[in-house]
Amino acid sequence: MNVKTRFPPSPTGSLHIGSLRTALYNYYFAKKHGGTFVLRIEDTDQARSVPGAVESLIRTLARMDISYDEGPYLQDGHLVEKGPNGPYTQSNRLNTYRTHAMQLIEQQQAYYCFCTKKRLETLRESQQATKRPTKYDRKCLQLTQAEIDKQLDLGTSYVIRMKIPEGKTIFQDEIRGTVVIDHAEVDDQVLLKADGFPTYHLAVVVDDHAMGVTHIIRGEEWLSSVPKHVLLYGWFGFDLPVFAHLPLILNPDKSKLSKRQGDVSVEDYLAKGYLEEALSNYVSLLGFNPTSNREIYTRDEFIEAFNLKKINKSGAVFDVNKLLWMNGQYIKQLSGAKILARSKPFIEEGGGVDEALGIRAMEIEKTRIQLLSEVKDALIVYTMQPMYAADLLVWKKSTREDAKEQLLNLRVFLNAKDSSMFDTAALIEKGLKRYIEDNGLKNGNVLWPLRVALSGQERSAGPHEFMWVLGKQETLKRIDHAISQLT
RNA sequence: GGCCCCAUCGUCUAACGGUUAGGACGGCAGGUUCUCAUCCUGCAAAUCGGGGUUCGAUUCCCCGUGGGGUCACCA
Repeated sequence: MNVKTRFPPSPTGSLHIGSLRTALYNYYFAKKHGGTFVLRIEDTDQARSVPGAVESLIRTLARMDISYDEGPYLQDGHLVEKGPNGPYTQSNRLNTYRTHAMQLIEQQQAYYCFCTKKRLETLRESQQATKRPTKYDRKCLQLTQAEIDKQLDLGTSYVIRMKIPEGKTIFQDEIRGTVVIDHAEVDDQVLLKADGFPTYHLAVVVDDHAMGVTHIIRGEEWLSSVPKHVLLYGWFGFDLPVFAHLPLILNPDKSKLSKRQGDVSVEDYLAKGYLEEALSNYVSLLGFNPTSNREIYTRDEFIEAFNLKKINKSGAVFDVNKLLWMNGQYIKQLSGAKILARSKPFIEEGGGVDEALGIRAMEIEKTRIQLLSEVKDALIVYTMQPMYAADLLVWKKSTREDAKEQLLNLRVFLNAKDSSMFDTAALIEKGLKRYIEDNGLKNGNVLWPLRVALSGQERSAGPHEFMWVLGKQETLKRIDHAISQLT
């Protein structure tokens, strides 16, 4: 089968975590089956349109390394489209929707509705008050052709509604199996709005068919509107695609993931210092597991293992804590140079970090860093002589005098050493160990004052690691500073 | 509220109808270590309840309960 999936985000300015997973799953599925993946912009709600939102969305997808075969993309800052089924932006397809809506009017499967919003609102309120289902009462379905023509001539504002027939829709969902929904529960959905724009329901059916989409993989919130879509497919004579409704991603309190309880957009997480690949990995695991007993997977592994039948049915709570852990795992496997380079956006312009020193520092600090945004602070102790209270130099099992003596001796020892000893942290560690052993000293008496002299902190990386990052000269300088503190 | 969907540790999840119900995050306790982090080891922690079907149910069916989604000229 020639598989084709699509991702239709509404351009609201940011990419929701749930949308990211939907995009990922559609992408995985298409890749897995050697099919095509389409990006389509669903901008049919003029009230919610945000300038620049499409560009921002495309950039975020690019950052997340989600590529598509058809749809709009950025070329030299300009929006262009690729693919044989364009335009891929719904606001540029208005005529198509209108034509299809008119076809349904002719087939008497849809009708004009001239009701005012005010009347609909009142209707809904009274239905709610009497605990009746809130559905359109089909007032305009009673209109004679003459009355319709008259209103049309008058230029009265109108919408076009589906005429939902009696009966029920039974459909197959790849994830949920057979689902039955009685048409008594389905409202006469507006297909074409008063402003000439289609609603989601009309646009999605028309476009998915026009673009040759074979599999619709989307969030569970759409499950109850499938009957409308199935009906439309039938009325237009289109072949039905395969449906797969994904479980929702939830807040800690189990409600649908939303703002108010934390960050929900991909951009928010990237701005906080999460890595694209970690976010992608974590989100992919919400509802799907390639093997279980491992949590880090490459893109290719996800593609290889992806299977709609293996997707969970129940919602998954978005656990920031586990995401943070995973991010730390990804950071640890990055080289110091990569970490430094990727954390540039989090370090102020002209931060003045010596590249080589910065890289060495990252090599050491990466076990202590979970977010790229933490790099800036982690760098400080390496780039500046730290300030600290002299007492900190004293090991808990020792004295101030001993600390000073140790540092004095250490200084002599290190000063005499060739700087090649500073080539690797391991070499330094070996040298220090031998020094301690040869002089019959205790680790704590020597290493604690030395480490504090170098880091100025109660908790930090080891002294040999600091020495490797700082180099011989700076090491001696900091030891001198420490000695002066104790005098 | 109607309708629809769902139900394994606190969370993410694994388990051809047959396992001491496994792994991961988090928690707790140790180990390594001058300290911190990493790393390693161990511990606590779950099949929502009730009926069936079956030699045997986490697994299949029904009911209940609970949670969620949806009921717009938003997607």
